[in-house]
Amino acid sequence: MTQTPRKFRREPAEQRKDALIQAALALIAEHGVRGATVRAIAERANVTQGLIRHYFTSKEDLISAAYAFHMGRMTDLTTAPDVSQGTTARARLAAFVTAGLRPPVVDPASVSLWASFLNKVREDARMCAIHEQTYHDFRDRLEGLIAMALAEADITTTPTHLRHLAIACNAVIDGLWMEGGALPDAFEPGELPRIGLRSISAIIGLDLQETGHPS
Amino acid sequence: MTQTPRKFRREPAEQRKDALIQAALALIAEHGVRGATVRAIAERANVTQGLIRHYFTSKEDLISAAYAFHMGRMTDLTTAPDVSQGTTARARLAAFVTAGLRPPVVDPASVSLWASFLNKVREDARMCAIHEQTYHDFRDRLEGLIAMALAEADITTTPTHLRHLAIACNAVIDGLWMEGGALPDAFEPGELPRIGLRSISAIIGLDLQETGHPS
DNA sequence: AGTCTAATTATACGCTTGCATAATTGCGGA
DNA sequence: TCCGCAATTATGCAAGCGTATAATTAGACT
Repeated sequence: MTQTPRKFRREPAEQRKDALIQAALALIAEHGVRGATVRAIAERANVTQGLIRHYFTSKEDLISAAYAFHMGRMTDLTTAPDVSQGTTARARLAAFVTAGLRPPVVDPASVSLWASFLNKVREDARMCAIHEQTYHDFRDRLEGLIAMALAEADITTTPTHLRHLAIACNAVIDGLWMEGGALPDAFEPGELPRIGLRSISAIIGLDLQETGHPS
Repeated sequence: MTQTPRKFRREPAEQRKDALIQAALALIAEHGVRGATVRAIAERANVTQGLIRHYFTSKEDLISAAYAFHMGRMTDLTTAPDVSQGTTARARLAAFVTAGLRPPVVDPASVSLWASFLNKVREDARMCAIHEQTYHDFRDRLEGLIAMALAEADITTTPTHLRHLAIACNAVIDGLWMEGGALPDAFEPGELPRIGLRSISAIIGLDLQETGHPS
């Protein structure tokens, strides 16, 4: 047995950065920000801790990057069906709601990540900016979909009322997302999207449900 | 100048414990769990750090006590109007919703506290028990109020449908509570309860709004 | 093959953390 | 008044933290 003359391979920068980000996200999701120490992240990514400072100017920098990555992924996951499944606005709104209320968006790790980051958001300016942008993107997109769906059905509203509808629908999605992630065993598969679609249908006064499977 | 022969007063145990809990909650709300160090808590409560271990067997013990205290306070704040304002079930449901969507329940510190604790809940068995109990208490109470309000209006439902209504209404309250706490400047006073009442009215098919002020 | 350089590891430092233990001191009862 | 004891402070310690810097080494180029 020799001692440990650790072998290693050189990897492209983006790949290493990504591996470090993934490791950080996994640890934060599992044990909160407290569990994501430099040493733990490095071990999880199969590197030594010095490498983190080689790719990121500080640990906070890595955390910010991880936050941006996670938020971007969440947005992509819920908005992707929107464009692909684009027939009527009503169908796209339904797809948007459904995508946000089922795995992989609804997931204990996602909720845990969100909660872990919430505190940091209030202290770090960069993270605050990421937060606000992601949040308003999401809600604006939702408001746009609602507006188009209502227009499609010849229902007229005022801008204020439309804003309130978007806030309410956003709250339904957020609340169900949270409950589903925090108590994963409390709901059957497909139950959350069904409840969400029915509730949002009631709120905006436009049925989103007859898109296939019975309620 | 003498050095610092620190003077102190002896206080009843419950008072000291409470002061430590309040200090811990304030620090967690401001800077997350990471900011609530033994030394910071002690300083905030105007004692020295050793006293914490005199009243609590460990720091985790103090954090658990703080969590229990906070959750109990939140539940009290939302359920108090329920019993006091008890005329019709419909009015009590409206009061319940309104109380949960305005200060002091809607508050940045509350949301921050909730998020900070969420991670710990998954690791600590005691905190997990507190969490589940509080959550189900809240939702069961909501479900009961909805059931009574619907019965009062001679609307019949199935148990499954009733459960879904409770989940959806709970989601609306949770989601609005979160948004209001995370972006306190994004809503005018009274806007959140109004949106909540209107949305929940639509979901359960029973108007809760004509309780006074115009919409 | 040899060399050069950036990727990676290795080591160490200063600081903070939670916890333990010893030293004080306020305060009620005799 | 003083004595006893619990409440409170004071001090110290080992472990873990983020960061800085020096020492290696993989891998492309000639």
